[in-house]
Amino acid sequence: MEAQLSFDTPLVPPTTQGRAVLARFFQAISDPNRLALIEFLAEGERSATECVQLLELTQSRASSHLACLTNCGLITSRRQGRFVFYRVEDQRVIDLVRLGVEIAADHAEAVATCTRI
Amino acid sequence: MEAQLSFDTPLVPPTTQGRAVLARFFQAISDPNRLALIEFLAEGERSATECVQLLELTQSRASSHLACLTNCGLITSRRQGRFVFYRVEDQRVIDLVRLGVEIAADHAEAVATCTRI
DNA sequence: ACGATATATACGGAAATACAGATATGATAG
DNA sequence: CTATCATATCTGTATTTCCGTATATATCGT
Repeated sequence: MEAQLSFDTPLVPPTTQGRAVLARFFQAISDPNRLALIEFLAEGERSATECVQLLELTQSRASSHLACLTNCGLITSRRQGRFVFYRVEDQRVIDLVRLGVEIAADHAEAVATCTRI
Repeated sequence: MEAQLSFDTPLVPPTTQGRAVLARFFQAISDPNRLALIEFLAEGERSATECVQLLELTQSRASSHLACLTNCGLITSRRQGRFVFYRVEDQRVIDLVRLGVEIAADHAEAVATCTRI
């Protein structure tokens, strides 16, 4: 059974620029710490401080990761006084990650040893 | 409306190792050339030579990209004589990319200027 | 205004990734 | 078996990404 791609609608943007944007979007999900953040923020709204405590990273690094995820539309932020609260607002983000988890699980050994990059 | 995450089933693997594998899987999709390859191979089966001609890359680079995608379970390969044919066999891969395209499109400007990585 | 707390940005170094060119493996034809 | 074509792997280099430290901005309490 062959995977189906409907005609006349390109899957991926046809322009170099468009593919660069898409690549960067996926790149935002391509980091273990940012994946941990997405999980954490999908469970519920959390402050940046809570995120720092979750990851065993410095405050600056957690802040950068949160900025990256926000820029790429994976999470949203809301400032309340001194605190900034983050959460996964878009259900599609969860669907996207879940789908990735499913596919990756079927190839876990090979992926783990994938040095050819 | 809040994104829904069902309880008791972690979205992302709870182990460091598991998240590393998942991150690497997504990393395979996080490159403009590999995205172009996925598009090309979703349209139908192609030889490695055809892939080299598509991308304006060297043969060695195209081969590495194809190896990466194969390792990560995004495409499959079949050798026929001297040629190796690649294709997207798993429909979920197309769904995954399509979902990413949708979400990224809603944040294209911000993603394009996302330097905080 | 001043100090304290929360978050964001700047900067430089270490590690990972992408690349081109050269070489090695695999398969077919003669 | 040798030459040739298709693909894969190796090597060195440039770029990118991740990180921690230090510094800047923002908000609150006094």
